[in-house]
Amino acid sequence: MPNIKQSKLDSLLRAAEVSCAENGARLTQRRRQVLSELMQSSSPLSAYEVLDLCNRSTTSAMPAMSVYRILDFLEQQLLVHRLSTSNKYVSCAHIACDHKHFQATHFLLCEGCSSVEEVDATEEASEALEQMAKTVGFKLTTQQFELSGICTTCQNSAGGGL
Amino acid sequence: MPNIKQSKLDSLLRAAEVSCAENGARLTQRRRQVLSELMQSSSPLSAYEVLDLCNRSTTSAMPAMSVYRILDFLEQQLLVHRLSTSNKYVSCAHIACDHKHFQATHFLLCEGCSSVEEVDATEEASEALEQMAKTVGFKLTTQQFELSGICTTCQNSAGGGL
DNA sequence: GCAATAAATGATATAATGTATCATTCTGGC
DNA sequence: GCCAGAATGATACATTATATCATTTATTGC
Repeated sequence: MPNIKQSKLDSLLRAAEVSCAENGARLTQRRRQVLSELMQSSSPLSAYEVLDLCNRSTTSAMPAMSVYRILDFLEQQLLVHRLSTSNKYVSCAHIACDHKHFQATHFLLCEGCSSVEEVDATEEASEALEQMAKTVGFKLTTQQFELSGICTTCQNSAGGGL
Repeated sequence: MPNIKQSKLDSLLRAAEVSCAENGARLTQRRRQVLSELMQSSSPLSAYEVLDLCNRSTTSAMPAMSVYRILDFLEQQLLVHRLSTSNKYVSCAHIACDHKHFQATHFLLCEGCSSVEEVDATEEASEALEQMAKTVGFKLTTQQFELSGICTTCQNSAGGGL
């Protein structure tokens, strides 16, 4: 299900390549392949799902180890995000634009169609949570939430987008 | 590290037993054993960590399968909570009191000592998050967050309580 | 261009985690 | 005691993740 256009995919990959170069890193063939699969997926993928997709589209089989290594790499480069509740990965929504990850990033997971929406934390939410933690003396260090819900599309197609 | 008194532990287990009985369920020996280990732990435990602890303290070995089943049971009974970011379990902080889980429950995870603080969501936090989701058309269904930070104790012992 | 070095990947083995399935034991009601 | 259902035991296996070393590929200095 290539729910994104080839031209869009190409430009995203080019942007990713540039982004890597700026950090003195390389977007190799394998890394590009993994990233490409994630970009084309409408829902988060586990390491082994990525592996299967990669091995479906090429002749030379990739070992599981490589996928894990590459996902780590891509995460470090902020090209993909890891969802800790499901141990799955999504490509970053801000690869092609000049968006920076200043604020905490949250993920809205649709229970209907498994899609993911990446949003920045709002001032209000961050403050409210910090305040909440403060009442028991906690000082927050990181904030990244994965919120379950129903996306617009699935709300309208009343009954789920599966 | 029995960081809770025997008397306290006993009364918690009694309360848990009553709670089960009210739901027409039984707190069997095995279930009590698993719950007891979680209650005595100062940090969340994985299924296999629970298993090891159980098999250390008794002669008859418990199979892994049982631990998973029992953890599911205890979770259903709201006697333990599952932390989705780490796939670990903690005993509920409100077993002995008459606290109900009306609001969403959040967990504050100390990066210093791995302790967990269970707190109720505040109105402000819930609303702020709902609002945030609303801006992209999402309707939240569940809220349970696991926030990383530093607890009071570790803040004071500047350098970590490990 | 070419050797030396470092980075990336391949390959294999194994650890860790979680589930499926069926047999056995335990429990409460009759 | 007997029966039905709940709970546990036991075994096998699927899935996920990591450790380790060999090999290949790129980069740098010459």
